[in-house]
Amino acid sequence: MNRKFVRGAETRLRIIRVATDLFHKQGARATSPDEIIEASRTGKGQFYHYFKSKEGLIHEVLQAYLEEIKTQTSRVNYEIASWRDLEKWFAAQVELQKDYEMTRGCPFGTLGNEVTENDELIRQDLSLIFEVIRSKLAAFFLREKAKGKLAKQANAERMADFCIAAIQGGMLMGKIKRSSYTVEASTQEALAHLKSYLIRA
Amino acid sequence: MNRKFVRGAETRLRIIRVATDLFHKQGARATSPDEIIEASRTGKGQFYHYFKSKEGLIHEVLQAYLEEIKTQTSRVNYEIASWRDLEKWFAAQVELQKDYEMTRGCPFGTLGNEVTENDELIRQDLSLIFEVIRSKLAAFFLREKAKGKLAKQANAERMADFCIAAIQGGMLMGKIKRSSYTVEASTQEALAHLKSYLIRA
DNA sequence: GCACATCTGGACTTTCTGGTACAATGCTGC
DNA sequence: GCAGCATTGTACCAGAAAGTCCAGATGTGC
Repeated sequence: MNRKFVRGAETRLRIIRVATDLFHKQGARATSPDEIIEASRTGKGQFYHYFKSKEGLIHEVLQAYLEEIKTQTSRVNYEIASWRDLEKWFAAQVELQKDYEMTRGCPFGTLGNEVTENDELIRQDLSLIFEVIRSKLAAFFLREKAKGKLAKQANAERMADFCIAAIQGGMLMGKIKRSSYTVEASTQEALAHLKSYLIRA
Repeated sequence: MNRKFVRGAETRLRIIRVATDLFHKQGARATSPDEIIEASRTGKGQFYHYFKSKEGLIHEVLQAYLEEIKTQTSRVNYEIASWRDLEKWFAAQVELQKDYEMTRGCPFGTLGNEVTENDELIRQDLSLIFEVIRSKLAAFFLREKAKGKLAKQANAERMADFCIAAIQGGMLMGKIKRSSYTVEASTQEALAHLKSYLIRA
């Protein structure tokens, strides 16, 4: 029953993986189906057999990212249980960027910035991804607060939003400047701010 | 001598203005010369008479932005002389975004995220713009520090980078979520952090 | 008032883009 | 071993994107 679809599923996955990489590298708008087809060594037939359109493929790429986050198979660990984890969360994203010699930004940010008023579906996919990440960060801050470790004026939701904005802005600047200096400085300042809510024991 | 070129200069400016708006709205990649030509009510002849290519136009649009920043004719005031100015600097950018119902991000960020390894010229233009903004912010923090108002560990350069990353990340999230909540929360947290360097009198 | 440069409009060309149509080739269960 | 779906390859197509070319209008200096 399942074996029946194995070969097709592999092709499908190969297309998704190639598309994921190209979208990250140059954005979705600058990537044509033909480019994905060639790089994945498939044909037009497969492409439109497995995906109803280019937009459909983008949607599925984002679904795959979401799945990775939820199942904790992403290279970045989004399960924050300690301040050390939070530091690693920031650092892991910068490391990823460094692996590409600072020529790429955040995959979500890259796609997010291309969104226009005609890409409502994609915008919502991205919105959901960020919502999931945000809630994981907020949960950590909430737990810390419940443990009495954070000052009264610390607002977990806002702290989570602040984390995301800092890393997104930092990575964008890193890509534009082709340098990790800004993003490293920004994330360190951001961390310092977050830790300032810690109650000194 | 100058009058001779008046009419042409007006056409040229009209093209730049229309392009600036379209690039802000949907990015440069999604904007075709034809669209700009139609919206500016000109013709192909003019377009390629005044700009050597689409890339050339993007370059000139960025030059115009840079000029605005340098001559202080931009809607956002980049001359920071007080903490109040800094607050306004953050707020003005959010206001701009709200004017477009949160459907657009920062014009520089939008273009910056589209940049690939083949857009080296544009990347450098953006890099320069951010460098100018950064130096204006850093100058303010440096002056504050010279006045003895900032703690010893305050680093003006890093604080400037942090400002830019926070607003860029916030605006990107604002565009993706179509909500000003995140960007407002982020900028307020960022401001709180910056002010934490102030020495309590 | 004419030589000469600037300025303008649009037809045309080439290549890319996103997609369809369709035929051929596998599997798989029975 | 064959019916019937899954899978694959390729040819084709309409429209968009980016740019070239050129004919002509317009203005100006002298």
